[in-house]
Amino acid sequence: MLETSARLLRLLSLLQTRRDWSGADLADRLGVTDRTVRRDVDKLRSLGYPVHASTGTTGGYRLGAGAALPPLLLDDEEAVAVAIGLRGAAGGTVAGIEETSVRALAKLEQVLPSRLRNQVNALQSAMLPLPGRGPTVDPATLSVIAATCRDHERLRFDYRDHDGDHTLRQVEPLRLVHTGRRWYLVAFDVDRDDWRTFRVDRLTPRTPTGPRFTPREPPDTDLAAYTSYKLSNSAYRYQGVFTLHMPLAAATEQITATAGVLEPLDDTSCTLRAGSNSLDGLAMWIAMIGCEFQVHSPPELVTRLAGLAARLTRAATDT
Amino acid sequence: MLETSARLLRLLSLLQTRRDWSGADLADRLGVTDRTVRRDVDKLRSLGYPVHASTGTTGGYRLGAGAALPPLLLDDEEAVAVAIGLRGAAGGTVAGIEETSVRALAKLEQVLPSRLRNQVNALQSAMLPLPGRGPTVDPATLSVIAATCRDHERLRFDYRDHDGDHTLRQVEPLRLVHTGRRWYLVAFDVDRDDWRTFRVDRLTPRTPTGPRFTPREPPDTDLAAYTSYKLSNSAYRYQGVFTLHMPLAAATEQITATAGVLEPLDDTSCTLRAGSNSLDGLAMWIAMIGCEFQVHSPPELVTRLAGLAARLTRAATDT
DNA sequence: GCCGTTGCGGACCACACCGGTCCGCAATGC
DNA sequence: GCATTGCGGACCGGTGTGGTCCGCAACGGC
Repeated sequence: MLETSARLLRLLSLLQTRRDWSGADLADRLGVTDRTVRRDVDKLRSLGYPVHASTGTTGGYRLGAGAALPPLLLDDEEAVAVAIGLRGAAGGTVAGIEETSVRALAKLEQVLPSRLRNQVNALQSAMLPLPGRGPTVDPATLSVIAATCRDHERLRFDYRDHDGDHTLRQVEPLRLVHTGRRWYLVAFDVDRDDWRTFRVDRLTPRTPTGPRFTPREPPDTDLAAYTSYKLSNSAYRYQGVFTLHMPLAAATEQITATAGVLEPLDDTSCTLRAGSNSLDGLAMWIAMIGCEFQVHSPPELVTRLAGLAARLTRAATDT
Repeated sequence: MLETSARLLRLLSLLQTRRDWSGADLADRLGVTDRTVRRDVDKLRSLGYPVHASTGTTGGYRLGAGAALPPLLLDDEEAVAVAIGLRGAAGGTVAGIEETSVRALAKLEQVLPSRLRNQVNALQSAMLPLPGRGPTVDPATLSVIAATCRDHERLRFDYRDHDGDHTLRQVEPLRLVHTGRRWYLVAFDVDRDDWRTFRVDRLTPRTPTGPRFTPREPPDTDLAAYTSYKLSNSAYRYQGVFTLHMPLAAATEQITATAGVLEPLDDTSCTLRAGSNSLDGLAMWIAMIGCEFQVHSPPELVTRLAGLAARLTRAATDT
């Protein structure tokens, strides 16, 4: 029954936009009787979606959190927000999530209506991509590459090697890998007949992408090591120890518990321990706190901050 | 037909995970004959989802971008990535998108299985929330408030006013508003019998949330002005002009075209113009570029950077 | 404690949709 | 030209569909 399926989807959509719905409301929206709504709710339940119901004057239906994620029905604005959010996450704010973000992004952008895609791109340009060290990667490029990996499509791109020379490459892409702050593409270079690793920030893809290919045996390097996302067990690479010259209470206002551990020193200062995988990220973060502070550890961070301070001094005075 | 609906959803899911599928593959995966697959594809099409098909030996089915967004079927990892991305976007990287992000987040978190929610929270703590000026807001709090606004549920929370006094509030939430770098909640304070505006970073919600209420007439302030997202026409508040002491080619590598406009000066330096709505954001961003530079404009930025540099110098030397 | 509201689910029934099977046709690429 | 792939008509037994009517149970306010 085509209409039944469509109605089930609409019902799911309604249950997602608001939390509580009375049976009569739903019946009205769906253009059926409440008996049919009850039957549809039953169908959703037997599909595995937990629809809670409560009786009485304040009763109604409510979609709960179940074992599996139901299909997400987003409106246009929400879809744009998701795309923007994923592009940000692909940029690497959180360790280990980037590759999954790119995958989800590829999935979303495949079905994103073009008017929304334009909106996403427009908003993207309003972002200030964090320069970090080295060049940043265009999320749109990542998205294209991820799609070719998934679909086993050949990829053609211009590549600038470290000497600045440009070459046109034709590859069978295998996997996108994110390490440190860089993205790499592991692919089989057709012309050179061998596996190569390309820095994504140095390549610009050509459209349209090439024909499909049958995946070949990956080189038995430790690609498996890349594949294990190890979301949780990532101890921080750098552990910063600081003295903040502000009262503990004020510091607590600024620094959420997840960002770092605060310990009181005296009435006007406290100790802060904060971890990060990136020295630059840590430096930037501590610099943004608007109070006087001292760095105790790690030593690299001290020199990094000293250099940064000198640079900023010159930047601000030599005008 | 329950099974038919489930199959349609699975088919949609399959079409989203890979781009090209042969009819035989799909039939195999779905456990039906290819004739039925064809019929199902037809059903999807008449539901409005554009399923392209091509014949020949390389033929197959492919889900295209249509007028409306199909329901997104994400796997666990992808759902986590989306949630993380949305939480980041709600933090305000892009102007105008925050409120929509929070809405989408509320929608997602309502149906997110608890094991995934735990994962999201764990990953969240791995992020270094940008401290900016002033305290940051917990995305989980935003999510809770957004849900109560949507569902017309009373909200109880502890509130710290600017004197540091704590009060227990009970309100009928109306809307979350994001301006500048702050989140505000516009709500009707039940005990004080009047409309109030609360800073979200100063409140901690209590669970469970209260009973439902019937929405009352909003105060006829210019809430409409908040509501207009004005995604595009946002000219930047600050326009930074810099001289970078690095060759144009090297600068182009680091600074994507969307981030700023580069003009050559001589062989070793170039001019950069970059806009931002936040002075701190701009300061941080320019500081992250790893080369010598000078600030020309705006003057506030010069003083901001000078102050920052002085602070960093003290931080790095007084150990 | 009563009463209204809300969800629940059984029974009935006319109807048409479902899905497998079998078929020939059209388009594409090697 | 041949294999492969998608397309859709025809047939048919089975069964799910959705409206109507019904009594039951749970909850909250008066």
